[in-house]
Amino acid sequence: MKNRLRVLRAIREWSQQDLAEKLGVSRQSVNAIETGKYDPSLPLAFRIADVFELTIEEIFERD
Amino acid sequence: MKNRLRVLRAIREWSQQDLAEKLGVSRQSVNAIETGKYDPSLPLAFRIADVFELTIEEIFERD
DNA sequence: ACTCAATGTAATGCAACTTTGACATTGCGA
DNA sequence: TCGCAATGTCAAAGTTGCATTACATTGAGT
Repeated sequence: MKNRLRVLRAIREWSQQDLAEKLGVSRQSVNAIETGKYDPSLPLAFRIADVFELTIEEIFERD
Repeated sequence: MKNRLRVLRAIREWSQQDLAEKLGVSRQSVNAIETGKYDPSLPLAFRIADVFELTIEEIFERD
């Protein structure tokens, strides 16, 4: 899976730490997802979609 | 997370085994997801959306 | 040059997802 | 009634997601 997290976060000028707090996860988790180390769980993907006010499909993409 | 897997599968008259094969997972995984034992991973959620030709948001819902 | 925020990354540990194999129950058609 | 497909469920084991702690690097501002 690819994702547009880094871009979306940059547009909003949020640090990884900012986003992590909004999501209720650690900064390392945000970093790992952005750098493609692993994919978020489905519940976390929904929370990510929530904070960006987008659909999951608009953020994540099959690779 | 809640999901409409059982209904969507019933409409198409697919057995859990049929769906499992389309998804490339075990029948027990399909059953566990349907019975709410756990949520699928994000990649699996995308594959589920693919086989039903729906969006993830149309299939899964925050509970 | 120094500092500090932001980011990358590694190790360890636990929780969640998934598989395989096995067994029980239910319902329907022969 | 017998057989079989479909489903529910359990245990053991492997993989992946996430937390925590810790340390290194980079870049911007002073």
